[in-house]
Amino acid sequence: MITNKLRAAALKSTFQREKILEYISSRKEHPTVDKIYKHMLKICPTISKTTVYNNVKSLDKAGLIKAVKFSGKGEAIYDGNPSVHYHFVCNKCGTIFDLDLDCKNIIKKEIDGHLVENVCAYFSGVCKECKKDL
Amino acid sequence: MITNKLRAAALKSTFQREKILEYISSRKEHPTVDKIYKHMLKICPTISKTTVYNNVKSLDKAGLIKAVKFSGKGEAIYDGNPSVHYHFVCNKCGTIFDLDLDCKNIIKKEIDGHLVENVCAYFSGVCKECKKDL
DNA sequence: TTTGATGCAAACGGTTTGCACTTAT
DNA sequence: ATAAGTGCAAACCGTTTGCATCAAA
Repeated sequence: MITNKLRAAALKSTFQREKILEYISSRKEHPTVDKIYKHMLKICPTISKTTVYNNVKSLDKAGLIKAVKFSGKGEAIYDGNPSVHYHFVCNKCGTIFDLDLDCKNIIKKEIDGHLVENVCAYFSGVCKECKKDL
Repeated sequence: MITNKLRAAALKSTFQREKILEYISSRKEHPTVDKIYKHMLKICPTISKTTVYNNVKSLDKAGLIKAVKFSGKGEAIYDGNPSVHYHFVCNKCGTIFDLDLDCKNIIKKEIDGHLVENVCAYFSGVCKECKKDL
């Protein structure tokens, strides 16, 4: 449950924070701050973008979500799945898919003598759906 | 030779463009626009940042270098090696290493039915050198 | 001669900061 | 009571754009 997750992360439970976490976690959407803000406006018309920024930062720090910046766009996207995984970005429709490739075994391993702590990776191309239109 | 590379890419050969390409290509530095600009000032005091931006864009489009945006920082870095490869970023000293992992076989393959055209990936952690200080 | 490059100033967009007010604990 | 969250306005910073000038082909 959302409230428990926040408590476990030692974060105060506010309406805004709960709904933001719920929104990011519930869908596979990988929303931007602007998307989150527009969604939140519907259920909390007084919310400010600053609050959205504040919360994605605290949620990311707490490890409940994961902020990812993709090449090309300046905007960050927020992933409800904080565990390490690869992404696939469609160059036509822009959809971001989670990939179930095995990259867990990379963490805490060594590559060329460097200690690997995290992996941030994506593949891009044309997604399954868009391939039909080619 | 730099001039030939530009000619082959159908790009006009200017002093600024040649030196920018030379700087990015010659070193393993993965410089930012600001780094390139500061270097260029030494050999071309009248250069503007706009020119650096113009050139990294045209060189990237022509495939002579590769622009990469890493998570966390807003700044892009420019890679003199335009072929697809993985990176390793040290969280302590910030150095970006090229990794010689085999990711060429991923290109033009399919994952989950999606057509993969490019890979943008990095591992982060503590590099070989910084590990000594831990 | 024509097409593209240079570089200035101003705008842009996502994000951060300072701050007074409010709320959860 | 106190530590943290909210939300406004303004700043910030990397990047882009418009435009007049200049140089490569």
